[in-house]
Amino acid sequence: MTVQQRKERERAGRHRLILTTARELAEAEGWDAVTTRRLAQRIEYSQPVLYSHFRGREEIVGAVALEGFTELTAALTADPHASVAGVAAAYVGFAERNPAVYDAMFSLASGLPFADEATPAPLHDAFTVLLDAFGAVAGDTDRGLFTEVAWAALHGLVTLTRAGRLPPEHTARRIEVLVDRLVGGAA
Amino acid sequence: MTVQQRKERERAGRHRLILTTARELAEAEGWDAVTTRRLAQRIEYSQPVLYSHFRGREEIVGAVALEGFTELTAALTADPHASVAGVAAAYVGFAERNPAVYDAMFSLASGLPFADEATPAPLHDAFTVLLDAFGAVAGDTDRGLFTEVAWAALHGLVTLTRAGRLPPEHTARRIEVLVDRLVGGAA
DNA sequence: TCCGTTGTCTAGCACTGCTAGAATCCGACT
DNA sequence: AGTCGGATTCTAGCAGTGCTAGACAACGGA
Repeated sequence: MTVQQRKERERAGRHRLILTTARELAEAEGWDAVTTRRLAQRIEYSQPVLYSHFRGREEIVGAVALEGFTELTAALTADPHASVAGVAAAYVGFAERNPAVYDAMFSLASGLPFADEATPAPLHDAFTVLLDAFGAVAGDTDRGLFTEVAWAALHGLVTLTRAGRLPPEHTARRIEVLVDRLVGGAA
Repeated sequence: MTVQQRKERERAGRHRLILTTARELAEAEGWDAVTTRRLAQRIEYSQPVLYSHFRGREEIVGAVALEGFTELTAALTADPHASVAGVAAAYVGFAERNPAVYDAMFSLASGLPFADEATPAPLHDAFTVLLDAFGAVAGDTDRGLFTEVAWAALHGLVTLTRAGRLPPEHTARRIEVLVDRLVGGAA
């Protein structure tokens, strides 16, 4: 029994190693640099080992993304009585601190189902946190719909800034403007 | 002279052919399907011909994107006295009708410089149209900054919807909510 | 008619994700 | 203790990618 247990433990360790290595590599050099060969080399195994843990590259991205959702939820919940402005700033801050993970979560093909009955819990949890924060100022607008809009607005700021479409200097002011409008428009 | 002129004409025609073919292929099967080999095959030339017109694949994407900005400007200017809601709807409509071109413009690496002195005119023009529309309701907020926020919000809606992160059914209602808040918040 | 330039193509490089099948290792049983 | 069997890992390879060097052909000008 103990033998099998040890093997499973080792296997789980390697699973983690793959994910943390993929994430490090992605944050350091971008997801394009996360090739199966380089990843295999870094964990000091051959390529096929990756495929005994994940169906393929996309599933690795998806696994990193999933971790990201859990961390995002934690980041947004850090201050339990945060204002809308606080949550918005926390959201953008998370994206800035973990750009590659953010890409995995929202921009890259990760194979994760979203608005779907099969949506994994971490995704659902993250949205729930946003719902709690933004739903409070939805006024007579549908809370879910309003949260989606607020989320999309934040996401747009993040992606356009990251893609070099918006100069990063005034990010804080943009968040301010956005939050002002979102909150101020409550009936 | 006429010989050289004819050659230049033919060359320009092929240039256009490459771009329209790339665009068609991208809209039909996504940019991943636009490989240099397939593109070359479709225009009935060999691969290296592409490189006599463009530095590489990325420059082709950039050229399609540039066309997209011109068309986007046209789409947003179609109704010269459009309301903010009208412009917002036109923006999202353009993205929905031309998803691949929209990707080239905002999501993919296109090599186009944005907030930069070297920003091509079509990009600048497109932003100016948005500035005219959204700047009018900026209130005491900086017009440029406010327009950036509004644009980012629309962009977020578009990308999250296209990536399957938001169910597409209520897009119109989301635009409505967004515009309400943006306009309603004016001091 | 021949030459030279111009333009195009064939063939190839180094890389990608992914996989079949060989090789190896190691626990278990006689 | 020695051998077997099954799980595990690796080597080697496929088909595809973007891109390019160098061979080749086509064609206008002398």
